[in-house]
Amino acid sequence: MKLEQITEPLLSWYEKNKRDLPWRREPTPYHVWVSEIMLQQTRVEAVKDYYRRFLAELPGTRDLAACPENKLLKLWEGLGYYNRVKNMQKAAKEIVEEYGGNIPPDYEKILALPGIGSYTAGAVSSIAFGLKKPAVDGNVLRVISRITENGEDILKQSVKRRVEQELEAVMPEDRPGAFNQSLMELGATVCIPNGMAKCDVCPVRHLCSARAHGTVLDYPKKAAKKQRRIEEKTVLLIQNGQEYAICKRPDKGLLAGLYEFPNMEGWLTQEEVLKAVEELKLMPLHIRAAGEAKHIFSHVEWHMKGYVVKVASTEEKKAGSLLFINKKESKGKYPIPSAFSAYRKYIEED
DNA sequence: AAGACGGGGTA
DNA sequence: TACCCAGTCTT
Repeated sequence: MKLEQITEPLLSWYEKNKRDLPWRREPTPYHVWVSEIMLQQTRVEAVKDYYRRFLAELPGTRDLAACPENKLLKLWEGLGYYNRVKNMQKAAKEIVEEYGGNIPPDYEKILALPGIGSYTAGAVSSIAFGLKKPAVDGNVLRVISRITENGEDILKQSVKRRVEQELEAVMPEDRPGAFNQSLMELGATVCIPNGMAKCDVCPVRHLCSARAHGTVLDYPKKAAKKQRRIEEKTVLLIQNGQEYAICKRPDKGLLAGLYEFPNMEGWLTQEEVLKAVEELKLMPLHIRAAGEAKHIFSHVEWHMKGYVVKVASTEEKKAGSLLFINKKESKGKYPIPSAFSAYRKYIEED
């Protein structure tokens, strides 16, 4: 089978079946860029509302470059992989400084920006600028591995590089963006992961080797991933009147720069919690358990036990690294990740 | 080459 | 549960 044969059927199918997505309405370079960053490891349905809200607040590259970090993280709150938005702002500043505020229509220059790898550089280049560059993501690797019945591990970068080369060689000069999107659209809606592929409506079923051999569900091949480690944590809801304490996470590592409830490693007893609160220069008045919660990240699990600790009123809005906030501030101002959602309700209620 | 980095939908 | 998602950066 010559891979080149897929281009015409894919393009025809795409024109008839493409979804109406917010970022396809007016595919300016900025719009395409923002959408592609949000879509990294994130489903279309999850992105839609974030995308609309983000563009309403930050309609252009210069707005993004000038946005305060707390507001930026708040716009990303719950979407995950927060380095994406920090890198995007770094890139926005570079674009303002180096390119007068406009993303350059140049694949190599786009690729050199922070947070942009070969996939995103190819997507922006082809969709926004009509450049003949492939955009190979998980969808494309799945589709191609099935069509060619290739049993190599698609997580290996050598496999991805080769697919990029092969696709670049067969891409249509005139519609590279539509071609890239047709492969991704096919992977997202027809040649879907875990579950039955809808081969009966696939525009390239007659060219698919796995389809011919009844082995579609055997592809793509992927190496098994290793087990998550488990971390036990104690989460404190330190209550001072109508306010609760939060603190800022370090600016590197997991959930960098976001806010959280004070917490410590391990499961502490009530006595240990009271002692810890006193070490924060606070006077505990009352303590009660606040339930358990589990949060699963891709590489680690948090097993949390919570306590509500009422403390004697402090004059200070800040006590050490702690910041006391009320319900309204927590909603509008400080980005708090979903990992704490089980405990966030203690300040959002009442 | 392998690990870090979120969160939610789905079977 | 486990997998996967319009991946990228660091080690």
